[in-house]
Order: sequence, then structure tokens, then C-alpha cells
Amino acid sequence: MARKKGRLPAAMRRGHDHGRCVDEAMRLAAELCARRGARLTELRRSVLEFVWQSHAPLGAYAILDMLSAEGRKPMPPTVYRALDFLLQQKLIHRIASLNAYIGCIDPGRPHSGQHLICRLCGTVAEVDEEAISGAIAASARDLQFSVERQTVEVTGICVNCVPD
Amino acid sequence: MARKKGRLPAAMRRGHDHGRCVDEAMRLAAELCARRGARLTELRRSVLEFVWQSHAPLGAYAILDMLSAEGRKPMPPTVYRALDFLLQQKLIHRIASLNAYIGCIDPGRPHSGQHLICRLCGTVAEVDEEAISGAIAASARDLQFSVERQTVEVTGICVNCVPD
DNA sequence: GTGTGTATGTTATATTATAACGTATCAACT
DNA sequence: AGTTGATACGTTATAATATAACATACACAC
Repeated sequence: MARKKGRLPAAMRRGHDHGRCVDEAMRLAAELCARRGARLTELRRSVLEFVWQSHAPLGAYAILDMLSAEGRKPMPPTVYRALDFLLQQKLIHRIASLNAYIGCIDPGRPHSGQHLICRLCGTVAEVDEEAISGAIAASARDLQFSVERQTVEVTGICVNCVPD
Repeated sequence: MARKKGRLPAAMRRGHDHGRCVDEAMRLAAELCARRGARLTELRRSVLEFVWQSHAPLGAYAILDMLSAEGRKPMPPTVYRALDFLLQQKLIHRIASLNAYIGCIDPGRPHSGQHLICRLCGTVAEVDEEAISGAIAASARDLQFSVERQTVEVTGICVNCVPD
């Protein structure tokens, strides 16, 4: 079977229009929260914007520092509560191997994404490959294991960081 | 394509002879370290044994407490260094989503294992499914991403904990 | 048995995360 | 508009995980 060449995710397209990523993410977040009756407060919106500032995940204390620089002086629980909200709404993901948080590229649709983490530039690209999630689901089924959550974090070197 | 019914890993076979798991793991560890010229010291051996005491992963501070109970009174760096050694030798894995460590079931052979984590009993079963690692490798290739490490952690309910 | 590298001990601190409780804000209803 | 109940946020304190930096001990090669 011939595999199609995958289009690179925005995160890994150098020089992509990141403003559009952010705008789209914020628009979708507002829309989804409104539809769900969830309150996207000013704080939560700020945290989400910071998380989306780049395609590299952000630690909770980095977010805290950014909020401090903005004039708010929140304590850790405040930040973690905002992150918890965003996680619940599936607007962000937690990258377990980095203890850091990154925007979800497709919060509207239920999905079990996989993350490609570039060790050099820190970029994390989210993909959603049926072949991967399906293989995991199939193996789990064989072992009579009932899957609730898949965490797939692939560390390596992204196309922009590979020496030519 | 008909999938074969996978044999359950020992971790998920209730009442398996766990002494054999431990013996085998310790024997293999000794053999591999000898072959590699790596020093499996008393401390490192103790840590490995504690990690193997069950099929639920163990946190660094739990190990520290166990060593304390034994009479040694190590400080955290001592434990972390032993864990680092065991990780380097691929005798254990770190479960990122739990910040905990578990014995590797097949340290001799290079492999990128996947871990099934039961949310109820805490058991973690390591499997090595070519279908999963292959799907990840194929997707990464499409995205010109050079893979160094795959972390696959599947959370859910194991066969022993599912209500019948 | 001496020297060199490796392992461990020790002190201190960094980083990530949560518990517990108080205050403010929101929004639904009267 | 005022009351109420729920949700969000503020604050203090601390837990849990991990590492930096330097000192000492041990093991093995020679």
C-alpha cells in the first residue's frame, strides 16, 4: 500500500502565519465555550493566548511569569485552575514528558492526538493518525484492556532542525 | 485480517508467579551489566528489586522510603542516580504520566515498548506491538520527523478490574 | 599500593503541583 | 434592584518530584 505524503502540520511549517493559528484557536475556544455554557473568563483567555504564543509547550510557571509581567500577580493555584479548565474543555493538552501545556489544534472534534516533540527547537506538532490510534485500540482489545486515554509523545528532530 | 488473540502479559495475569518475574529480571540485569561492563552495585540492585516488587510503578520517593526502612538512609540524589543508571541500561522505564518507574520486561532486546496503565489497580503492562511502533514510525516518516524515542502510555481499565 | 575514574554521601535548592479556606463575581430568580 | 446559590479567583501554606554542586569513599588497573 502506498502511503500518501502527509502535509506538514502548521507547527512544523517554518514561517507559517502564526497569527492565524492564534486567531483561529481563540475563535474556536470562544465558540465552543459559548456552545457548552462554559465560562471563558479573562484569565482563562489570557492563559490560552499565552499557551498559543508559539508551538512550543509552556510550563505552568512560565505562564505565571507572563501573567505577572502583565500586571496580574496570580499564585500557582490560579494558573493551575485555568489550565485545568482548558484541559477539561480540551482546548489544550498536557505534554507529560515535558510537564508543559500546548494548544489543541482541533478542540471541536473528539480525538486522541499524538504529539511529535522536536528535541532541538522545542516545537510540538499534534497529529491525529488513525493508523496509530487504531493500532493501539486493536492491541488493547486483544488484551481486554479498556482504553480511556492514549498518550503518544514522540521525541526526535523535526524537519526544520535536521541538518541537510 | 483476523487478529490473533494476544496472550496476556504477566503483569495482567492474576496470580502469576511473580517470584519468577523478579528472579528473571534480576538474572537478566546481572547478565547484561556484566556483558556491558556496567557496575550493578548493591544500591542499584536494591533499587531494581524494589521497582520489581510489583507490576505497579514506583515513585522515586517511595523507593527512597524503602531503602530507609532497610537501614540505608539515602538522600534523593542517590536514588535518582541509581534510577538514571537503570534507565540508561534500559533495565527500567519511566512512566511520564505517573512520574514513576517500572521494570522493563525485555531489557536485552532494543525495543520501543508501549505501556498499558490500569487506573484502578495501578498495574502497568508493557507490550511491544510492531503495529503501533510501526504506525508511529510511518507517520513520522511522512512528516520527515526523525524519531529518537516513542512514549506510548495508554490509560484505562485492565481485564482484572473490569466489572464482569 | 598508588592513582584514576566511578559511585555514593551530603547540603541545599529548584521545579512542578495541590490542599484548604476565604473572598469576589456572576447569573438566575423574585 | 435584592437575594441566593454556584462558580471563579485570591491567598497561604505545603507536598511531591527532581537536580546542582561539591565532598568522600570505593574499585579496579597498573
